[in-house]
Amino acid sequence: MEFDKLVHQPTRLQLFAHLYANGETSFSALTDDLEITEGNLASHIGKMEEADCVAVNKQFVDGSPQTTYRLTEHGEDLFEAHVQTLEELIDGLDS
Amino acid sequence: MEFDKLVHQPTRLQLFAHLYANGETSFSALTDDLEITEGNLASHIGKMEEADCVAVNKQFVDGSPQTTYRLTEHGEDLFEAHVQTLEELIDGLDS
DNA sequence: AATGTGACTTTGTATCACAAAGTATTATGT
DNA sequence: ACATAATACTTTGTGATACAAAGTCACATT
Repeated sequence: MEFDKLVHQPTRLQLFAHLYANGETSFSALTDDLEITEGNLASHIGKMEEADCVAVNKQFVDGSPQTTYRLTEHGEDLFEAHVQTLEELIDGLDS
Repeated sequence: MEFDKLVHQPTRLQLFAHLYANGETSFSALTDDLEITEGNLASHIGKMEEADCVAVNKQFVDGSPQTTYRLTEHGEDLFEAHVQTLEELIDGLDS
């Protein structure tokens, strides 16, 4: 039973889950939905990028910058593995 | 979606799960099963005690000290709530 | 009394999350 | 062209945290 610290950390776990469930999502949508500060989001997303878990897309929409993020395949794989680890832990409670 | 840091931390999450599933467990069984050092176990269990999540029982068995731990009701409640939070996160992935 | 075992406690360190404030990029308005 | 505004970061500082390693303590047996 191993926990990947990158994925398990609460804020990032929610980021992974959000991106996994909702697909490509904008910076501001993430700060709004997860109720975290911009600095914090940038920091956590940065670590996910470094680990090749997240791909970034920057563009201008209606005259304003808009950055969107999505999970890479590797990010999806890591998250799925982590969810499985959690499910195993939960399933093991019945025994 | 809130994560209780006390419960979510990987080593303690496994401690909670182990005590929840197996009931009263000895110090040495915990270091063996979770593969953590004695110092580390003492430290994490200490935090769980402080939070009234764990009850301790010290005795001598066959001339050797043996400490056992079990979850308090409060500990069980906290863990169950946390598991539910995790399940909700996982269930939300389908949408 | 001396030794041994189990269960801690102490000490030190490196990492980390977070908040707050500062900065950079580009668009729009005048 | 210049100033301003909006988004998306980056920097700085701080307090908390996990962990390893080593030291200590209580009690029982010999």
